Amino acid sequence: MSFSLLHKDKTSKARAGVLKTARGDVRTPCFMPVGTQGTVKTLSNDELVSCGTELLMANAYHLYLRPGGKILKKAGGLHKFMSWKGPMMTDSGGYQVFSLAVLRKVKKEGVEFRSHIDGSTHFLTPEKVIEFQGLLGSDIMMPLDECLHYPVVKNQVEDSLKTTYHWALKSQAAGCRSQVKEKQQLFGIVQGSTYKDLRKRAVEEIASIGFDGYAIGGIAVGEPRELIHEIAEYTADLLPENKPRYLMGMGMPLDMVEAIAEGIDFFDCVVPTRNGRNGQAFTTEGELQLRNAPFKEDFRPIDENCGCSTCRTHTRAYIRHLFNTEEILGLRLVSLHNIYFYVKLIQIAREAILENRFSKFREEFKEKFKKRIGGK
RNA sequence: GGGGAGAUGGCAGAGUAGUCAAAUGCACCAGACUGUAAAUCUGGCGACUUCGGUCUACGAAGGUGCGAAUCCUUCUCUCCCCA
Repeated sequence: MSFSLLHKDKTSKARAGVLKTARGDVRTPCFMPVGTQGTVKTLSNDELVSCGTELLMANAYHLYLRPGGKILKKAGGLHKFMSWKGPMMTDSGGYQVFSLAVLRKVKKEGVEFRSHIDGSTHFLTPEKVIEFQGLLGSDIMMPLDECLHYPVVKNQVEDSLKTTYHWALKSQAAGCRSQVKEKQQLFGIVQGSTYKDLRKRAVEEIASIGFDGYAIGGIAVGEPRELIHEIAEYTADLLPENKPRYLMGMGMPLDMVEAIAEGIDFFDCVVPTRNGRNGQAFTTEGELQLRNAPFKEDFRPIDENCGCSTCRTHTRAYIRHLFNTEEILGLRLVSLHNIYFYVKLIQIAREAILENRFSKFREEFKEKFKKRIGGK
């Protein structure tokens, strides 16, 4: 299990590589679709594969609540349960510390969650989270961390970093780790909000523990766009060069291309699926709000240059009609197109890096991609 | 032919003298969404506007009254029941 860098761009910090996992190689940079509950909403595994998906993401916290460890164990792990044969990463529940803030209490030993499903309380410790991901059998595990909101005062970030560091130590030392180290990689997560000195301290602490890869967390939780990139680049620069770097949760197309130039290898984001279900499609020329009136009689595909099954088969007008009439197929068609677009975009960027034309690709993409097509 | 009910903004439907440019829902028009509590949420939706207002509006016409979608008269139309 190792990460190898194949090529570095000369005009930026972009890099192309391969991460070997127990279930196959993942080419980087890589976008992984988010399948929180063991499914990328609305899409089948075959469809994900047809989009070029190499790595999938699921969420330990959500799967712990439902269907729960007992069933997942009986099923033989998450791969078998959901019939996904390729590599998979699982997030820990650290993001839920942020997104379900009203339902949890962070303590030194872990997080107490009140289930958003039935109100029952659960105490998650870093060890339990690793143990659960061991049971899931994910190829890349994430440790429990504390993802903070933005903005947040500095001394609160300092306190939080102590917790995340403490949990990182516990995660790496968890009893079950030694048996599965060969099969299940573990990434460390760097927090620190928008404070550079704290990001630096976090990198030093987390890297000193030693992980198979490093994630930059607590990004894109409300900061201005420029600040996202400033912090992401600053943090990426400090991370070990020979390990994969994962920018957690970020995602608009332009931002991912920029982040690749900042030295990021892995992305995940709910935007292609969530926004897809809400009628927003991404193309090389920009975003389409397909529910909007201008598409009523637009009989072109979402993207003329796209090879996905949605674009090969259906028109904007038809998809708008599906949203307009609340037909389920609309959600699926746009989700599929968006996943294809995201996965391909990053793969195209990778090819550009390997062929020494990344800066040209980056400039052309920025030039062409408009915020919005049709509508305001 | 006799008796009864009713006509409100694109539709459905509240309101029954002042706080009504008129509730609410739908439709329509936009916006948001970043390690998914999301097929969700938010805003707009008579015209004009120097954004303070101004004007035109509750089937039609006329009336009462300081004031009418709301009361009275006539007319037009719709629905229901009985013959």
